[in-house]
Amino acid sequence: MSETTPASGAADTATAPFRYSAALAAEIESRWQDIWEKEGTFHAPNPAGDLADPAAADVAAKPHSFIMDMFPYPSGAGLHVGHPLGYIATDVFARYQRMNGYNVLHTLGYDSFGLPAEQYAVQTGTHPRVSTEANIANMRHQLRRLGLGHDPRRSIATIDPEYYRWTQWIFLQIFNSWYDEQAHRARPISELVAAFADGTREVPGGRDWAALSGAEREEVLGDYRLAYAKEVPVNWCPGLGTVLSNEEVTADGRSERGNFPVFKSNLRQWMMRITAYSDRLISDLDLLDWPEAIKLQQRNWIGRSEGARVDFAVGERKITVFTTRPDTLFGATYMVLAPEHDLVDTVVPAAWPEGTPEAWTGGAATPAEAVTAYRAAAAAKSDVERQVEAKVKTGVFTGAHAVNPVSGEPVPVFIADYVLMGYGTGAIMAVPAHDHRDFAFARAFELPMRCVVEPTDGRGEDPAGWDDAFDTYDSVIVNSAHTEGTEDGISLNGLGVVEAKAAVTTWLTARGIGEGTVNYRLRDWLFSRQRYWGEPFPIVYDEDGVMHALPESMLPVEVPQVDDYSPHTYDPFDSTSTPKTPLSRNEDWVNVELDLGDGVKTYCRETNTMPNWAGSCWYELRYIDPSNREQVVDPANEQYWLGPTEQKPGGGADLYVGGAEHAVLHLLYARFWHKVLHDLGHVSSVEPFHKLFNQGMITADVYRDERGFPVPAAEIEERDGQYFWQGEPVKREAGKMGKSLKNAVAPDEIADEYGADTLRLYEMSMGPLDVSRPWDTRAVVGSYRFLQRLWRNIVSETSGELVVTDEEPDEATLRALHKAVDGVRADMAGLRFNTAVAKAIELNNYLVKRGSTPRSVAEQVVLMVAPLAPHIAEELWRRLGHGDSLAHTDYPVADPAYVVDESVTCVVQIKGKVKARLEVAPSISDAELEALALADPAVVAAIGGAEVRKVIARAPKLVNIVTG
RNA sequence: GCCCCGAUAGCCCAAUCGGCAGCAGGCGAUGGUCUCAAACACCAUACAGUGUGGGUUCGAAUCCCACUCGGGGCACCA
Repeated sequence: MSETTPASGAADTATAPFRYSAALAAEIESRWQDIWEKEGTFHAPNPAGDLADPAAADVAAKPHSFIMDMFPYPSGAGLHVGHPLGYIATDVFARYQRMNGYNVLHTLGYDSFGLPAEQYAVQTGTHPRVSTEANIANMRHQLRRLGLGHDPRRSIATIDPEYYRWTQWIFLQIFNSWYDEQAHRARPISELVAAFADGTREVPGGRDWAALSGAEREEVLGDYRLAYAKEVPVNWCPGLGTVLSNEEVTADGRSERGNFPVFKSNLRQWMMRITAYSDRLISDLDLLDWPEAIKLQQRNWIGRSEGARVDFAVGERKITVFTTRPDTLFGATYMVLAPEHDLVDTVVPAAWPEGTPEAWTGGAATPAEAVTAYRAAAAAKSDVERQVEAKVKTGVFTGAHAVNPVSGEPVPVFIADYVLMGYGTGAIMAVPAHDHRDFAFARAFELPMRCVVEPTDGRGEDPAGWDDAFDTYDSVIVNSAHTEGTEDGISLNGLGVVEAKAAVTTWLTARGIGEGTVNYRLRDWLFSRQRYWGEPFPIVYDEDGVMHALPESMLPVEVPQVDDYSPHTYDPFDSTSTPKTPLSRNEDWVNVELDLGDGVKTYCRETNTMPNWAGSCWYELRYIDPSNREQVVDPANEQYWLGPTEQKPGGGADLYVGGAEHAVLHLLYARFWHKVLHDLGHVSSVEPFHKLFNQGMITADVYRDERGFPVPAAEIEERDGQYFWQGEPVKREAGKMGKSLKNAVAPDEIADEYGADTLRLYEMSMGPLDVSRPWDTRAVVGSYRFLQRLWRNIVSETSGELVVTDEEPDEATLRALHKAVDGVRADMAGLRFNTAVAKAIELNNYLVKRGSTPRSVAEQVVLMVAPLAPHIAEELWRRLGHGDSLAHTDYPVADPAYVVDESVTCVVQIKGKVKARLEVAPSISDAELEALALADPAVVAAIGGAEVRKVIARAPKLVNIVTG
């Protein structure tokens, strides 16, 4: 073997020809990967369908474990060592579960529609399918080297027509349903149509269903469907040439991908009525074993707030506001409408009321002019400008006054852009004394304030002298009474905030001018994109423009060939541009002759495509039944793998590992789809993912030259704590690993130098799985040395013969073994692989020191490390004389008798300082221990005749004596 | 501005319920064995008192309060 690597050592072949070298590791690893593949070692049988295994015993009776990684996007750049961290972790856990008798479903598919392939296609002319499939092949190859125990039969890709036919099918399910608020679930739209037709449900507007045209009916149903097309204000991103969902836009009004400006634009787009599920998406979080931080992010994103709707009369009309603080209604001294609010035009009078302050008019001669000018100015502002100017409140008086419903006092009505049209009713009652934003506005426009919540910080009840609003919940209401004692009178004075809210809400409800209500921050999900490389919608339009869903039999609607894949992008700042879809360029595809029941007619296809979240919204279901042509998933298989159990009341995959960056987007969308499918009876589970685990990132040092540009990290020289690149000093900092920072390390490099088992072990031992940690290539050798020592304890480096002995292990060795097994089991179950590795190393080091390894111990050690370093374990297992793969062999079980020590060291403290140590039995009682400690000569000497005030005994480890 | 998470040797990290801070583990450093020499491998040694300041307790890395630094989320959501 002439090929050597630095780690294997040039002379190894001479001095230690059978050492565990990189070359030997490579040979073992590729051999076992072939065996696993050939024997289908990781095939998980289903209870039913074509992945059922007739030879397997009753599968449904076997405990199952469905382990998932977040769907990867196969990048053209290839993997770096940060990518497989989670895949290795799930593989270790999956192998551990398999050795505990579970039927383990673990596979990996590819989320492969999306922007990068399209951009690459535009640059190179390569069809996205070609480049995407090449990337998938490359990633599969890279991952195969790591020895991941995936079931290859279940590895799907979202771009496969056989996959996306079901994505389109699910879209049709959602399109053909509505949300029944009474039943709290989705129902088929046909049931709504039937209710409209037979009169059990009134058609909105009181019309007769039978008399409506097809287009009119479709318009009515559009307000109910869970997927609907509508002209809505959307996030239009000219730089990307597409619209974006709210979740894809950053706080400063830019696209998450590409960082282009985003503009509000009214466009006809596809939406998903995710808001119908707001409450269930919040409450069902309680069923899940997820990190609290992620649950919190989802709750915040949905943003449920309880409050009240209150009507304010303006002449003959009324303005409805939403408030979370109806208790402060007496403090409402003015109102604000969003500039785009419909009622603005109708309330504006012809002239300014007498005595209108100059500052309120914006310098305009009439209210109508002022409103028009302010609206124009507000509309011209980008979100970024709005953000920056958020501190300075702007607005203009409409000339109208409304009546405060509790006090009867007139309050001026303003428009201002600090009130958002998209939240609540687009109108607020302003309570400047108790809201920071209203306070700032009131100060700018010299509006009156009234204190109605008693300040608890000694500032007094006159807001004139305040620096800011007082907004606590923890106080009582004051100055809030009107015509008390009369029939219509009300007083909130002296009530706590919570009681006052209830009291005023009851009062408003009784008079029909308000009611308790709940508002959400969450908006409906914008579901269409103007892209080429995505799932086409299974929707066509007839010559009257009426929408028709394609029947199931016409699926999949395949992505057509076009001359040019590029989206029509614009100057990123051109807010007046409008989207053009790539699919519309192929007229042969757009115009089709179909028979949808009324004979063959000409239709034209929907040319938007679905966002790339679509494919990842339901892939867990397809992993279960990847080749089912009849159903999205066989209920028997879904029930088995995902169905609710006592441990997971909502059902879902047993473990889902991935990055925290998907906290709201993917996880919220996937939960929503799953719930719709549940409501329609297609799945038994309520939630897709029961246990979620966020793995940390692998970071790496970034080196920057004088100009601040990253230089290749691999070429850095270190001298005396300084870093140099090509002789020039450079600065070091921590950063994300990746191509752009020139610090990526490929898993292949590490596997070449040490073997995949070493890489797996190192990644698992770097630290807890959920925290980010820096990559250190130099440290990898530690894991390699461990595997060498493990090998050497079992196989002779000089002869290649087994060196295990046939002796019976002594008690100390058994204790070391069983303690390690006990600890490693607990760590594996808790996904604490770093400490599991440490315990395995500790045991192995013990065996090195011992000088020889009894065969029975060697076997247990091999099984113990098998999930972490499966190739070397399989090889040693075979050399130890076993014919079969150890993948399904029972994991070692600790004997409790050997887990506890025969004696433990008890420390005796005097006032917290250690003064003596005692060897005692683990079962010793507190009293015995106390007596023993007080009798110890060293302790007696240390007390030195001082008074013993107190003795704390914590058997068997500690006694603390407090002297006076 | 608000919310969440974190801080232990030169570095990555351990430390069940508050109970001896490290023979959990690893990297690196130093010395040694092996070698003609080196690399590999092996053996041995040293290095912190837990970000800062207070508090609770017989006892605090662990609980509480304030602050500093780092990471993440939200941000005119009424």
